Amino acid sequence: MATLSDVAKLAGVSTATVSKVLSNTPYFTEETRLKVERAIKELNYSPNLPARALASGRTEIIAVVFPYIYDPLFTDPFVLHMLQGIEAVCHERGYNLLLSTPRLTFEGPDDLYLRLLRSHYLDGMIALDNVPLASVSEPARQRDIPCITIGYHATHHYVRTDDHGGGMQAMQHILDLGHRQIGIISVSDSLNIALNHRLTGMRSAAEARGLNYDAFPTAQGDFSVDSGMAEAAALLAQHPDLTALVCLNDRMAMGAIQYIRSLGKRVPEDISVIGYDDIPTAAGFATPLTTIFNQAPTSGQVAAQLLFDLIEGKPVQSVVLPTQLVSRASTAPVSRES
Amino acid sequence: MATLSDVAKLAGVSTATVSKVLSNTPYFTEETRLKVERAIKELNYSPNLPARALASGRTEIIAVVFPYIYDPLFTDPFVLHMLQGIEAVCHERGYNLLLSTPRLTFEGPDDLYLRLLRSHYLDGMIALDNVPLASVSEPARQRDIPCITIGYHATHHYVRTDDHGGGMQAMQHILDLGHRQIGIISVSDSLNIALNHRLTGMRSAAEARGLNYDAFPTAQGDFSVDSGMAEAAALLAQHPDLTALVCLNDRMAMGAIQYIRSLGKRVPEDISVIGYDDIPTAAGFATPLTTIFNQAPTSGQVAAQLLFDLIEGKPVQSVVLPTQLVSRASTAPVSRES
DNA sequence: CTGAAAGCGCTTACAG
DNA sequence: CTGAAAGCGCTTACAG
Repeated sequence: MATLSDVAKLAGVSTATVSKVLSNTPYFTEETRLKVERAIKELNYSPNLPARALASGRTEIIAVVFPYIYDPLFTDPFVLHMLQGIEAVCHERGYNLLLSTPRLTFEGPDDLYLRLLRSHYLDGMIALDNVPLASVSEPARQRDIPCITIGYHATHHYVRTDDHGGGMQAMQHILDLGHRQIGIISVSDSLNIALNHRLTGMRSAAEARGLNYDAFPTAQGDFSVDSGMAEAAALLAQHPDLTALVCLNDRMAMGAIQYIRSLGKRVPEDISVIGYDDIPTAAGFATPLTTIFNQAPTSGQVAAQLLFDLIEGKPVQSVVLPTQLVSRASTAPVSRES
Repeated sequence: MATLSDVAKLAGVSTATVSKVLSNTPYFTEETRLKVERAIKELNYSPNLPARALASGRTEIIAVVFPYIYDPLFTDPFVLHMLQGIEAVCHERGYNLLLSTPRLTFEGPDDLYLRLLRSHYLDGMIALDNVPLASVSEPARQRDIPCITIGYHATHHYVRTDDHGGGMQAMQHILDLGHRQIGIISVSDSLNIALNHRLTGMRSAAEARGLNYDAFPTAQGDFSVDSGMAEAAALLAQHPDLTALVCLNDRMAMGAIQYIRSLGKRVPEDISVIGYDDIPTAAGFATPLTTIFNQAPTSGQVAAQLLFDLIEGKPVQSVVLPTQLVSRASTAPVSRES
């Protein structure tokens, strides 16, 4: 394969000149630029990026870091929509995307990840950082790798969705419909910081109406559809009088709806169910799901834009994205007779 | 940050020796190895990978190439399961994963992708290559980048799922249940080679029973749930006597089921529906979906293993994975009265 | 078993 | 505006 010096030889100039033409430095005659460009085309030259990285310190690689934690990473629509937003911006800028999925323990992320941070491969990174166990962006900041956090850890520069506000919206919606016998399908608070904020939002909304939030029966799922079914079953067995279920994500809400149906009851006529996230299948579900839209695609996109600002030394301002209630068919006013 | 020569200095040896200890070359005394290891630990040294790549030609990066074509890449469960299988193997081997999503036109993949191939960043790649428009693994082979193709293009080394056999299984299942009024929800044959094989498999199964495949009404969807609804509607409007729908993927099957239900008809009592892929939500769907399991996670894993064999110079044998009928609740024997 | 030295293909002050 | 030269941090024959 052709190298820079092949190009220089063919064009009759020095390698320094070729390099400068490539990096678009000003100050050279139109004529030499043309000679160089012709030689590049003729040799079908393209730069050896590791060599450039060694000399310049820039790799044009950014990492997307998704801790490998709870239920299989690659099936979470939220994660995937973020990735999609990030990919779009990086592709536009000509950057390459390295996918890193560190395993987390209470001692922190695994060695492979730490080694990657010190590898000089990364111009920057975007990290999903919501696991209370350990932070994945903190070690990046220690090593001065430009980093945008999506979530709540290590919050130097971040983009977040307003989880507290979203939790409030969900609870308010249910309360507005007149429900007072409300069950909650949550997730262990050791699993995800963002979800903890949704819970406090729900609490605020209930207490703002003078209701005792702690009186609402709560079950702990694990994000999956199956756990939604199981926890709905547990909740309804103990509290047959519930008229509404608030679920911390859509997949558990879908599981809950399936369980309720299997009981011969109707959603929303007998029991209302609200989810959270607005995943793509939420709208097309047999009972289109009422849920909270959490801006997953946008947050990936915004994070990538902030990262490039950071890399270019521009000032960056962290962002909190608002959520939005999406009212569909799985919720309805509480029925008189119940 | 500490460099190799810092380590050499501290250990009192040459950089050549440190390098050899790091690469686990035999032939050095236990004593020098210990000195070197102590110095590495003390300085918290970890190698500059671009420098190593320049000197050795190896980067420990492999690319996963998913052409950016039809309906948003990141929402296709098949793609994601493959990615998951690949990630698992790469993580185990300590390799980094670069995600490349070239845009395809009839002139081939975009320039950014071609530039990546010549960048010297890649030790190898795994490419999903099923779009008739253009091949993404062919340019890699031209540049001698070790490449495993998942799919039908540029088939030097490949892993495939037996799409022809899977198509046969789907059609046989429906025929075994006694159906003869069968509608097909397909996809334009310019979109995906693997799907074309499913179609020929379906044809073979029908013709093996002496049936005229071309008499089955066919509609063209676009993989999405919505298109499944729309095409089911079109098909049933024209042919109200259909007792079964064969769909080329699960999402369209789910859409079809939703449409049938919205008509007040039942699945499978009135109309049977079979999908293809066995995506995670297929089992948990309101009417658990009968479908063809296509080994998505396994094919990613196998592709990664083959790639490492190829990189290490071992002989590699391409693989065709068998499919499997997963019989659930969306299909049933044709009812007598119809 | 260990080290001196060249070289991988770029970029970047520094002179001119 | 252009070029000579040093240097980025490794690896790898080659001697010894």
